[in-house]
Amino acid sequence: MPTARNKPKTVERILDSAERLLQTRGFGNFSYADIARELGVTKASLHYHFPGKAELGQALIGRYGARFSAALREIDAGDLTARDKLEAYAALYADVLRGRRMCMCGILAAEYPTLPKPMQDAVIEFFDDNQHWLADVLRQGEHDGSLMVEANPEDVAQGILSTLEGAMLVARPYGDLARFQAAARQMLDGLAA
Amino acid sequence: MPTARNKPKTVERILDSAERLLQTRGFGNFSYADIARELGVTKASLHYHFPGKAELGQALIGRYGARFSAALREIDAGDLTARDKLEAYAALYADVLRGRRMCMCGILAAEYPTLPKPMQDAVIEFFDDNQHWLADVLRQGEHDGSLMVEANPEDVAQGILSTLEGAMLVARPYGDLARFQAAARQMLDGLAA
DNA sequence: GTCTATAGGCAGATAGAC
DNA sequence: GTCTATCTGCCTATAGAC
Repeated sequence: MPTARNKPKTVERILDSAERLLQTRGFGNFSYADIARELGVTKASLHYHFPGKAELGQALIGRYGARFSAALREIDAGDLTARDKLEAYAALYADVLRGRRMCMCGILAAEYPTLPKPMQDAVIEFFDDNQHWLADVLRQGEHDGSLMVEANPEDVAQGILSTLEGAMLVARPYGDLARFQAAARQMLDGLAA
Repeated sequence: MPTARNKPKTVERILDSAERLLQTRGFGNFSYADIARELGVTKASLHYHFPGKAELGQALIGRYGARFSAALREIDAGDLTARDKLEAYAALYADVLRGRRMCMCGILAAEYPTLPKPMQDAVIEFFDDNQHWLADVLRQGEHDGSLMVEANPEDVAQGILSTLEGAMLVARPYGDLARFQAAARQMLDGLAA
């Protein structure tokens, strides 16, 4: 068996390539051939690591979700005000957009009815996790006085998520990060205490 | 030549079917075969009316944009306060979502890099038109006292558009109209005078 | 683990009869 | 305008050699 140190990174390279293609074009608009070309391997080799596109898709969301969760934990560890946590959260989205990418689950939401069931479930789970984390931050904001939350925190959290996803969606065709920043700023200012 | 009265409606039936497929699955996730099956005709027949999928796509955005423009003119004709115009605007989106559809240009924005250039341009034009209409409404709102616009109207308009697109995008996987309504309400309340 | 070769199906698209 | 028949190419996927 491969040791942890010597573990072949092929799987990660496949995921990196597929991730970029997915976030750029959408799940239905890239193929094994695209990945194979990019990595200089054959399609058959990809099927060895991921039997089918459905399995590849699940692995992509799984890794993306885990990475996003880790980023949220890192924000939590920073001992920031709730206001600053929201700023940091929005900055995560801005970073994705800077790479001319869409949020993975945002782009998957667009083609949701065409996805295999496990991928659909994973998209919902991603949104739920983000919403709950945001709701916690909003509740913190009411206590630390950095935010003014006018309605049910879960509802407001869902609104924040929606606004950021929409801001990415609309800004990307323009290739204009400022467009995203303006929409995010407007939303964050609306929550200022 | 066919008279206006006797005009064959085949083209419209094709567009209706393709429109539903596009707004449900995305441009890359439906085919001529899907439309042909739905209408009970052959693929070849579709190619007679629309030589290629690119032309079909342009026709779809064109008709959608024209219909949307007409809806905006109808709102303008109603002699409403700016606040009520925004409510009516959001209701247009809610109606689309009720049919389990995404905004056509929202779903096309998700797969933007894969679209033929004319379709890309048409998506941008749709967003621009909507943004300018919204900015006009915001300026009206400052005069009629029904809205409080804290920043550049064009920026705020773009934020409104982004928020509504994002609210549709996120709400649709849940099949939950209330999710959209909550996000829209929150945004509209933030603009209340 | 990666390759060659290939299967089987569906994509967009065209020619030509009716 | 709609059909049958067909083309070419790409898709996901598999078998089996190395």
